[in-house]
Amino acid sequence: MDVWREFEHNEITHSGAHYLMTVQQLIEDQGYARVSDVAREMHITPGSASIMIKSLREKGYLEEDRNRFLKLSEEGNRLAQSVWSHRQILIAFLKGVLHIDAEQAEIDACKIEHLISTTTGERLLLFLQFLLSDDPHGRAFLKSYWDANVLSICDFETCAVCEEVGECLVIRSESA
Amino acid sequence: MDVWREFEHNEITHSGAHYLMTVQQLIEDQGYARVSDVAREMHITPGSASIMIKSLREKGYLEEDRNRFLKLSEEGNRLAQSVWSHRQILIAFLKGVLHIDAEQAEIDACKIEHLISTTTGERLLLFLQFLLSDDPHGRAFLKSYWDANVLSICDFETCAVCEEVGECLVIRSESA
DNA sequence: AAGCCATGTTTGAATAGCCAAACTTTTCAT
DNA sequence: ATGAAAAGTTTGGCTATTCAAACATGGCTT
Repeated sequence: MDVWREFEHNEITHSGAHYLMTVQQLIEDQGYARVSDVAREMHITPGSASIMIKSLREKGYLEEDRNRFLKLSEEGNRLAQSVWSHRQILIAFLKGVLHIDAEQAEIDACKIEHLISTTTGERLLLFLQFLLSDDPHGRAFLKSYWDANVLSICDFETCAVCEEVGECLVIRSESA
Repeated sequence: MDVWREFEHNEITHSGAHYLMTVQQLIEDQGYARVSDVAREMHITPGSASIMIKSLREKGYLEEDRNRFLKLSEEGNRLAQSVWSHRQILIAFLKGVLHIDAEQAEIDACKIEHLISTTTGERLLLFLQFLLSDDPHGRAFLKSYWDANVLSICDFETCAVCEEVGECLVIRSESA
């Protein structure tokens, strides 16, 4: 099996994942999502949105009611949730642990959020959780790591990792 | 700026990176690389290889001598080196720290090796290095993390992280 | 009712990469 | 030096995803 060819064999494409997440976000923000709303939000033409949304409907990720309002199917929801949660975990790790700047962390996370396996997502979450757990080794390690690398000094009450990992946890338990 | 669109704006494509790495590896293994060697090695048709290699030549990543033997340009070498080193670092982290199984770690790493930024690659390396440095916090943390998550017990003399991070270091200093 | 705007779809073109198959060129052995 | 095998290129087709532009609908506004 050629590992390098696995690149294309994903449950969803990068662009597909963003369509789903946009629908989810629009419904959350304004209560509904139509083709044109998605197009506007994503800055693509209505034509492109029309075609991609049709294909996502055919694949069973999206549904449309009599009035052409879109919503995620169960599968679609699961997928969008998973990709979104991968993104949050990755951003938390990149920003909070490696101290990558916010913009770059978001770009990196966005590029790979749909590509990492479920297991990797879960393990990374576990890892971050442990880093902030009551076990003192995590924080002691982080502090000495940051000190050694002169990246920054972290005040553990307000540090970015803590907040963002916390957010992931909320989402995870909500969707469970 | 739409972050999600950044997905396509990379220094090299996934497939392009693998062509370059294959040329590098073939030269290392058998001393030379021709179009048909690359095609055979990557399990693609000679036609596809011919077209992609022409395009990589036009972009300045590959050169061909009078006898059609391929070699990497300076730019090509830098790129291949960078992607390859990202892969090693990612595999080390996924396998060695998160304890993702070897096969999945390689698939995940291969999918994202060309997508993460240089900074992220460097920081991840620093992070792994510190984890194994003389500073006792790193190993103490890893040990308690693995214990807590019942993933495995690590004998620090032979652990995978140590070996693979070590490997990254060798490569880095060689290419410097 | 006439018309216009919002919404949605379709069509034709572009890029990237792959394949199969046809074709050309090089190399090498007899 | 002839003819076959190996190497390389070209062509046409496919998928995915985008754009622009043409086209179709549906409903409000006057």
